[in-house]
Amino acid sequence: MAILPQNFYTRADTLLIAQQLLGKHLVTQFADGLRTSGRIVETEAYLGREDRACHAWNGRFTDRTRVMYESGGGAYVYLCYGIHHLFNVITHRAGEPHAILIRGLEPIDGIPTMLQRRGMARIAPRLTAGPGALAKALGIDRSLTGHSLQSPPTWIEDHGEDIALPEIIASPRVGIDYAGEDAQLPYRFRIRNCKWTSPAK
DNA sequence: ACGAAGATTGGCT
DNA sequence: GCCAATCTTCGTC
Repeated sequence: MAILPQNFYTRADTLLIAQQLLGKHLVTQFADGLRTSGRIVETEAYLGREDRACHAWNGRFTDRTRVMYESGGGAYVYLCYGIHHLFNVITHRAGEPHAILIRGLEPIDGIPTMLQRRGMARIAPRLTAGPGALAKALGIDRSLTGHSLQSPPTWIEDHGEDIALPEIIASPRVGIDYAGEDAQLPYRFRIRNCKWTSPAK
């Protein structure tokens, strides 16, 4: 096991990084010492200025998106629909506001804690399928925005698993109808035949 | 300062 | 399958 280093994230090819994140383990561990983690099974890439679906499209620079312009390797967490916290990994070099949304996990560590956070009695795919659901299960909120993914409370681990290309399904991103033609781009990646991802669109 | 819409989820029909 | 929840963010007045 190794924590993914900063230079994993600072590369320019965000689409490649989004695919390489599949099979890695997203971990949170807060002051209470409880470790919760999941194997990443679904991601979506957002390619900065040129991507209409990206919050930083056309160079939009606001209090919310400011952190996306930092060097890759940090977290970008924002509130969606006033209810859900969505966790993103920042990629590319400083000044290039790329990010990858983590959309689905296979639960690994701290499942009782995750069930408690989600108010569920038994494990089921909906525990960590979907970006809002997995953030709640891992205890993620906006206070993590800007945090470096090299130490607690959040980081990503390489457990030696690489997902082979034929096992990766690319499809259009969801919930971004406002993005015009860019809504068609196949920037959503997930592991084939994995029950912990959301179904194909 | 005001109002519309959102990278979603879960409960109800 | 449809729709409300809920509040921040951002564009416009």
